[in-house]
Amino acid sequence: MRILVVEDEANLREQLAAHLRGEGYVVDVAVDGEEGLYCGSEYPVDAAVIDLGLPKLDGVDLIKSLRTAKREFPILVLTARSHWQDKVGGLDAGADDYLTKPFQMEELVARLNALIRRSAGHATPVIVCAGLSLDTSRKFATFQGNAIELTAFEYKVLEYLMLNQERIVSKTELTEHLYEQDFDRDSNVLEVFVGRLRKKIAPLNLIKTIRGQGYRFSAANNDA
Amino acid sequence: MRILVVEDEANLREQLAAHLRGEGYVVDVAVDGEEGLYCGSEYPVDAAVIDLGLPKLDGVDLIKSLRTAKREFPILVLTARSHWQDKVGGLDAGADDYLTKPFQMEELVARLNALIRRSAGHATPVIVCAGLSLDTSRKFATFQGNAIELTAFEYKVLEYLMLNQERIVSKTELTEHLYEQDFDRDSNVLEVFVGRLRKKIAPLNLIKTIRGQGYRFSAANNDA
DNA sequence: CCAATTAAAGCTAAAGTTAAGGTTAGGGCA
DNA sequence: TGCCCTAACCTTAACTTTAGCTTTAATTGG
Repeated sequence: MRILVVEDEANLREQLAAHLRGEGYVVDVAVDGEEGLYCGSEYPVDAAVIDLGLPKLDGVDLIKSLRTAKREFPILVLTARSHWQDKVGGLDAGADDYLTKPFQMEELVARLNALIRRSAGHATPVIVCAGLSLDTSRKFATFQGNAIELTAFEYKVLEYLMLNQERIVSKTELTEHLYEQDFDRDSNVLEVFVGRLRKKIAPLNLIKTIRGQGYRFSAANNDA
Repeated sequence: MRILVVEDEANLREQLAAHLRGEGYVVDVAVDGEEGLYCGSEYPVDAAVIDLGLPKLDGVDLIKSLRTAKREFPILVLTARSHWQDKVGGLDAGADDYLTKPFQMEELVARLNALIRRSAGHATPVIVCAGLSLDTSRKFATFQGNAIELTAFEYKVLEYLMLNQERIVSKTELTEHLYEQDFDRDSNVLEVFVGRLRKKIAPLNLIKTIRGQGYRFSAANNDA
């Protein structure tokens, strides 16, 4: 998952980025509103963390601009406790949740997770499909009660596919959301991971290949 | 479908071409306005993506020239965000839609698709004819609710025929729009694909042969 | 005028070719 | 040491070509 962090204060910005990367996210950072608008427009981010007090382009305006530009990813707003009234402005502008500074990184991560999950149309943190269940808050999977050992990356691929189940997800889309942008276009890592995943969740045939288009996670056996 | 890309900046140009080819389009590229005018005049393109800031012949002038020369294909204009006012000039000159840089490739593709579809006279992305429906945004077909398995090329042929239904489409026209120009003139691939399509959408007799002229997609059984 | 003839156009099954995707083993890095 | 990535190789599906067959329509001799 790809997160955009827009924060002018260097210290907090780096802390956020480092922590999110530690959680397995791909992170884009922007130091002001204009850069934030650029990144949010250009990159296929899954969610954004935006501080409201920003140079060049204010947080509220940034959010408005993103929404006007039809960017629908969830936005988590950061506000200083002393300006807690700002949160209303942020939510009005199109943000989805807010956090007042200071906050615990764990809480931020939990909320971000929930936002991403819900924006993909899943109300609960556990996604179940044909006996396979994925606990997105604890990052592990079980099949009929038995834990399935997944490496960090295997998990990320499975999570992305399950969050977007029934939809065809191209390899490009997967790489854009799971890798930094300097990804080698003709690498076959994804195929390798999909292969391992399939082996681990066999005999289930949940990850279908749509040749020339991508993969589709689905319990159904018919084609589409 | 054949797209003309007129963009002077090499990086973006190649990115556009690569992405569009990945989407299954045939792509002609031009590096400046003059080349753009040449390609737009000579080749049977279905749509064009034109950057407004172009060397030799400005984007707005290029569009005007194309329209004067009675080239009616839809044109999608690219403008820098800082010069967003230009979009008005582009639209006045005869463009059909615009996108400010930076933009997401997905959005460009979606808009191009919509432009091509609408210029063929279809308001919605789903084209229905006698129980056969083609979802042009998801690139798949159903007959009475049942998905029909189509390969990439079968889909392209069917799409072209359905977008131009009731009109006789010659084999030459099909090849010009679906293949790069170095296509072997006395190949019968198209006949093979039409044959496969007919088999897959049987018992419907929607693709009529007009001997010596081409094919006509139509629900009607009478001749014309 | 009608049937037989024939050439052009189109169709199709099957074989050949190409490219996308899958598999496996091994190397490098934390 | 475990995880990720690369690279080489393998498999399979998609696309193309071939070659022979069928249909159509025009021509011609009865």
